[in-house]
Amino acid sequence: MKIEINGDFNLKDTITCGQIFRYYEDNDKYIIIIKDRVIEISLNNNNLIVDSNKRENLVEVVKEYFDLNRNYEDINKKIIKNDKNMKDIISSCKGFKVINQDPFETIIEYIISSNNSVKSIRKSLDLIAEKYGEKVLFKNKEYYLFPSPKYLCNVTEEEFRTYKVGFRDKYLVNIIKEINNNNLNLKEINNLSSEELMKKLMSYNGIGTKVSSCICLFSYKRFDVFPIDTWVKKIMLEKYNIKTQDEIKEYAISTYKEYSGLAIQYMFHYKRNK
DNA sequence: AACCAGGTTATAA
DNA sequence: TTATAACCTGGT
Repeated sequence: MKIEINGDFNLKDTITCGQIFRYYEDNDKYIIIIKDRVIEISLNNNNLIVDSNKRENLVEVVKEYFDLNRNYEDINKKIIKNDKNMKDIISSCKGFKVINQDPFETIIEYIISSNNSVKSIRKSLDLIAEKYGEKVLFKNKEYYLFPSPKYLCNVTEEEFRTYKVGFRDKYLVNIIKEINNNNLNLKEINNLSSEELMKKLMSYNGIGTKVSSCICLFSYKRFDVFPIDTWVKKIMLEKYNIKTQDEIKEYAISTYKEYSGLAIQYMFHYKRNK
């Protein structure tokens, strides 16, 4: 199946930038897992070549996942208008998109990500998916979907340790319990303002400011929220002589307004790729 | 052998 | 309010 792209899209950078953990690379083709589908995808000039075990609405699913319906060119212009420094940074991130991730999977992923390496995060997620996720056969290979909350309701802290999540075991057990008994409704919290959503997520152990902002940006599409890490701190210090987390926040919000999340992501990629 | 990885919590000043 | 140690794991 073919999807024509209008505008810039850098498939490789978008998939491999570190936002998602479970993907498989095979030359220029990628296997990704979106909800109940295993999808093979590659980019050929202006066309995405896509195949999947489930083809209904595949085009819409892929467009939604890679945020292809949003006009990034317009947003980029607005960001540059407010800060000319961003021109070079943005042109080096041409075609980068913020992936639309499932909230539950993102919460689990990013709780596990704290003080952890990408490789180790991926290992834990694969172990969990292989044990509890539905198996899908696609092109003669086996893949595992990420399990929904109810499949994980009986997993104990001890069992999570066998999936190498370490001290994060209790955080996972607790939030899975809260989601399953509907004290935490992942659809409903989308009605909260970004600030309230941040606060709500951070009320759970294992979710601090960094993890919470990743969840807000990646699975609730809050472009006014952004993670601040060592890379962002470095570039802020170099370019603007801004030091603390609070100052970074203030500068980004006042300069980039509702698109600070994207502006900061651009800085992150620019700095990290250099 | 000591240190670190894209963090968070608990505790102490 | 701000600083610091401890934390599982797997890798140099």
